[in-house]
Amino acid sequence: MLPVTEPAGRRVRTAALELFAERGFHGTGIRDLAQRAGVSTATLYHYMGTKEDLLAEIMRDSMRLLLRAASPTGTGGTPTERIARLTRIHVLAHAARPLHTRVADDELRALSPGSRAEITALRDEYERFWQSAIDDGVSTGEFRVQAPGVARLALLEMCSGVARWYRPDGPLTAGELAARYVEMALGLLTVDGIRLEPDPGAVGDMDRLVAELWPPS
Amino acid sequence: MLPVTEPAGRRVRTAALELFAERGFHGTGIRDLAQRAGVSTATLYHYMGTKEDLLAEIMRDSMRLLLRAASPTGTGGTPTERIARLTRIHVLAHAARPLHTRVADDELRALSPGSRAEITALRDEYERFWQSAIDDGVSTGEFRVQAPGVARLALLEMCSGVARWYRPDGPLTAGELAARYVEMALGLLTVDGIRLEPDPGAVGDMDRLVAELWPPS
Amino acid sequence: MLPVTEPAGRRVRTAALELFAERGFHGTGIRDLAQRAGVSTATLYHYMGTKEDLLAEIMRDSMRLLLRAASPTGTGGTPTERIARLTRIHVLAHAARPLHTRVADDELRALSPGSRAEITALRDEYERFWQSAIDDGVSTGEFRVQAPGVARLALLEMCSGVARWYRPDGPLTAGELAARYVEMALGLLTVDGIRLEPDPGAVGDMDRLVAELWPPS
Amino acid sequence: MLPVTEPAGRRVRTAALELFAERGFHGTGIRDLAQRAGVSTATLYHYMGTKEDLLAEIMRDSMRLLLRAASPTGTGGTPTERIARLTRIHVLAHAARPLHTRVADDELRALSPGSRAEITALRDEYERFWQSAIDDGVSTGEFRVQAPGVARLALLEMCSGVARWYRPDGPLTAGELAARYVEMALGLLTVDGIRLEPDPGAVGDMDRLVAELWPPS
DNA sequence: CATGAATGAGTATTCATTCAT
DNA sequence: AATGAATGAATACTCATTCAT
Repeated sequence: MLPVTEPAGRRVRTAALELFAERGFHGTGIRDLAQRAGVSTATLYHYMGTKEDLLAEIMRDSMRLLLRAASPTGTGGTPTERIARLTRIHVLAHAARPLHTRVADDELRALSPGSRAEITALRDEYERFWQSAIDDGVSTGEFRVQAPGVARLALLEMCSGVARWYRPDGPLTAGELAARYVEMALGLLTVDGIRLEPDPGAVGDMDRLVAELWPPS
Repeated sequence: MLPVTEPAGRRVRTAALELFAERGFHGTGIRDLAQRAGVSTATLYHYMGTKEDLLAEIMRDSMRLLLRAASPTGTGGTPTERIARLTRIHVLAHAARPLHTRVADDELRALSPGSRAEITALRDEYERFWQSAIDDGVSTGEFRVQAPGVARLALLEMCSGVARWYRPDGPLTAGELAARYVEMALGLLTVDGIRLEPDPGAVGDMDRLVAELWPPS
Repeated sequence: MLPVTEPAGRRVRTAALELFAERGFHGTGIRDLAQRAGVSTATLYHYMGTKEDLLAEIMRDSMRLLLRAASPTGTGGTPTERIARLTRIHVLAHAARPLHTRVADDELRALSPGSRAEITALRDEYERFWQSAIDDGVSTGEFRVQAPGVARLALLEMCSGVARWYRPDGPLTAGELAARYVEMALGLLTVDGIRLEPDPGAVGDMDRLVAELWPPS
Repeated sequence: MLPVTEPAGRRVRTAALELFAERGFHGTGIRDLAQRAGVSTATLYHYMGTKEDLLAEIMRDSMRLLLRAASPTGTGGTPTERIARLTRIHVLAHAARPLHTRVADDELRALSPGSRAEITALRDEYERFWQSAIDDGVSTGEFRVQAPGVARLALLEMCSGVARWYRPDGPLTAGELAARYVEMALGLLTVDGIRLEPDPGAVGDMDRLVAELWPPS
């Protein structure tokens, strides 16, 4: 149960955040919320609309904050600098607010169509900062990726994963972690001449195995 | 409703796979399963144990298949070759079997402790192939990453994301997609001399913004 | 929401009257009442006892008023005159105060036994004016009905119906409407020589149909 | 609790019929229904859709039956004969099936718009038989009422009231009761020359009283 | 092989009401 | 005079599951 020193309305929000992140929206009952917040289920409804409103609120807050952080960051400087800053922000956000970001990343499908559209729009806006930085970098030649759209998706997935496992009491500070991700992101985007000379035999074997295990439908 | 030409037992599995992937385990009711499979809820129980057994089965199958594909692949050759093959396999699997892999990636928390331990063990075994390839590459100098454990997590998240968005009728075949991911993975692992000389001022600003938006609790 | 110029206590009464008439007692929640009255649910309880008290109050007022109107009216003059006056009053009351009378007519069953007894006593007292006028008319020969008790019930139901459909902006004024009801009431009570010679065959057919549709259980 | 010899599905219907008639739709909880039917609330839903479906079903059945009875009855013969037959049927139906008819008469407002429209259409169709018989009688001179529409409403209200109080073990059989209503209905429709010469003074007094008690808003 | 019948426990949400301020 | 906070009990309805047939 959350500390009773906090006002009840805030405790309800915190309970929702923690439980939605931990068990998912559908895996969290309102009784769970009430118990964690230290109020009765009836009192819950004094502080919230529906359970889904609570979810939408969390996701909206999460996306707006990320967007607010990305806006000044995603625009100035070279593509390399922009990607570096976006990555840094994204990782720091996911390390500092893993609950918010996990809920935002995982529970889109639990929203009703109306809220889903709203949140998706925010996310799309956010992703545009990434895409344009990548595209610009490809134009200037700073980045060498063959499929810029795929690169964006790969980068975002990779960075968002942080929220799933990062612990501040681990070996890396959030800042160090972000630095590592910046390096990896830039490495990923600058695929160098030193390319894999794929052993055709091995690849052939592997593809045969894949085809056998997951026949093309 | 699924085609009635399939035997009912298989239709139940397919229904579970589709619905768990689409709505999540907790978001799927057994009535949904029964309807999609075209049988009554009572009949469902002729073909399955509990709803959770169905989930555990899917996850087990998914992980075992991946493991079976990774075993011969993860061992021979240079670290670079091994990572290339693992990436290729992982991406092909996620492109070819997005439902299985999404369920396996997302629904671990829905399992009861017993099954969770079993699946986690399989996943850990699988990830060891990646980790040892990365570590070996760092030893040989083929890879230059500062935090090999983080690199593993980043790589896996990035590649698994494929199951969330890849469509076989899009611009890339699964093979081309895998090739792009291999390039990006190797790029990510070989962070080259061309390093970002971070504008300290800008980073300072950004960190101040981040600290403001997500105060360290 | 009701006009805020009215004092709150009155607005609560009006809200209750309107909503109980429109949706019934059980179909009306106290949140509905509060919203319509423009106050919070807590404030509601400054102006009322329980929700049921509010209902009992309305019904008591309604019946007392009707009784007060009927008292001087139900006694003097010939039975014909008395029925004419009672009918006139009853119809005017139901046309002028449809909400009160509808609630009084429909929501007896929603009252707790205590209040129900009280209101029923008032209603019985009121109906006695009607019954005695009818009985007297039968004695004097002014009325020719075979079942005076049934006639009372029929008359009252027929006149009370006015509250369900009369609109003052329709083709008839309340006075004209009352005049029509007086005529019909007196016609109903004076069943003349011109009697139906029922075609026995037709009646037989009909009774057979009725027996088939609604078997005597 | 209803006899367990009946099949459960039927017991649910009977319970709904009785309780909706007795306490109204909103006054009846599904626990009440379950208890009366002798099943659990969950089992209830094996035999019904929603609570409202149950209500709509009852009303539909009730109106359809009445309509089926009225169809052959409302058409042949003189207006007097038609009204006599309609009245007879209506009264017999309300005496034989008081629960059905009370629910149908009282709970229209509890229906959702969709079902309400459907039931209202049936009721309007039924009332047209009455209206056309009345109108035809006015044309032929058999009936002398000043406001035929009002007469229809008055007749229907008066006859429907039967369902509220008639008991088969009382002094009148249903057939006798119907006969009395036929007489009253025809009397009501044939308002004779011998009309009330209203004592103007008395009427004036009364109207003054009415105006005082129920001021015209 | 398949299902209709049945349920205890649970779902999210609302109920009328109280009370301290 | 008015309300925000709080709640136990109820609301209609669904859950996953069992079992006799």
